[in-house]
Amino acid sequence: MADKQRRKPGETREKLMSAALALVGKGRHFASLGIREVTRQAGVVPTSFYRHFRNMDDLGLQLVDELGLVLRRMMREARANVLQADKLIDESVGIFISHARNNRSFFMFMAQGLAGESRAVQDGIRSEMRYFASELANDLRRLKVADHLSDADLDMTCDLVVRSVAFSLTDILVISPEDEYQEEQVRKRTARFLQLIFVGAAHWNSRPE
Amino acid sequence: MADKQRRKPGETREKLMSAALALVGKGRHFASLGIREVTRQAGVVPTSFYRHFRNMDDLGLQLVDELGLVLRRMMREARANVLQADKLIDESVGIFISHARNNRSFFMFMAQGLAGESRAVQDGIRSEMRYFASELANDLRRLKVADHLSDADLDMTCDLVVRSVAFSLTDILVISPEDEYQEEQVRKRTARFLQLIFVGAAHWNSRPE
DNA sequence: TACTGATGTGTACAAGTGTTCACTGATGTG
DNA sequence: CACATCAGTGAACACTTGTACACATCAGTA
Repeated sequence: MADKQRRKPGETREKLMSAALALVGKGRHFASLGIREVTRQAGVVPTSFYRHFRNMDDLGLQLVDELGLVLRRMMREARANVLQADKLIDESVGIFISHARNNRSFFMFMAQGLAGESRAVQDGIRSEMRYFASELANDLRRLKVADHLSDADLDMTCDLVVRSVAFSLTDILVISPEDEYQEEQVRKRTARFLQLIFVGAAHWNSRPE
Repeated sequence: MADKQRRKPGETREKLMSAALALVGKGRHFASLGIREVTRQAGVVPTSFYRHFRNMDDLGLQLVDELGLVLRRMMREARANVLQADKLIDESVGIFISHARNNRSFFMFMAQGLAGESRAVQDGIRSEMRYFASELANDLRRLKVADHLSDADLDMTCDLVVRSVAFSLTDILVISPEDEYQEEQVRKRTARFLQLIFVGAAHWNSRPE
């Protein structure tokens, strides 16, 4: 072998993470993956695994970090594209679904991790969701929609929004990626969910408890 | 051994299902369980497994059926206890949380199965949720709340309600069963989610779009 | 009573598992 | 240049895994 280590540093690490993600994308559950299986998929010898991760949970944790990047990219795109507040929901749902389509494995990993067996991964994903919700609340404050809501109520609303969208993940991920009709159904339904929530938020203080 | 088969029929089957559930309750993910592991936990020889199930997915499917029974029992209790419509939300959320507490493993299995690796189990759980939502819609129709909503809109609302409650599972199941304070927090938050949704539903037709 | 099917047991085996060890070549630093 | 570190390799280990097979015991039935 002439070029055994001619690779740039961290390449194997990424190959391993991609391999795990690829297996998840093929329908496997992350919790059922083994070290040997992942290294095999990555085309790497099993011992290499330990050069980068202590165990599978560790790899999962680092995947959560990368997931955070994906989510931030998505948020940035949403901020850039949502100009008028009246199209906010439809645009955002559309962006979310297209990201879910383009990063299928990542979002599958996220859906799995929410009820996964590693507590640390679970907490990581939940924390990403909280961050996302709080950023959404900030954006809404900036856009001056829902000015009548208290901070706590706005936070709650955004939390519910993020949860509803996250649950839609389980809808998107079970339909095949080519089935555009069903994807459109999910898109519409998710958008209506959010509309319902925002109607509720609009009338919230008029019936505070 | 005097009493090798003195057991009533189906006992081993139940022991195996309980064993799998027990392992899930201990924090393991169902997808990572093996046949030998389950039989070991059940105190049964590995070969016995095949007398009742073809593989672990099969066992999972039968667990979904039992999960259906648990949910129906919960629904019955809710119907018996919710007398006035104004206490509907708080009562129902309370009943849900107490069931989640008393059947922790079952609900963990449910939360896991939603993004699990067996498509059949996934579909089974989703179908249970749809059934639950449609029953809820029927109840609300009977109670004459939300008379102004079309059938489709009421269905959507109930769908969102069921999803929100289901998502709260991931909140309940990560906190330790003794932590009553945090449990109370989850209870309150879930109830407020539902209130928000119902406020939205109450004003829905005024902004049908 | 003899037969049949369901349910249980023990043994066996090939394949796969996580992890350790000693070794090798490349890379960057004094 | 010498040297330490990093990131790769293959061989070996002790176990675990899913599954097959032959056999034993019971319940019900003809």
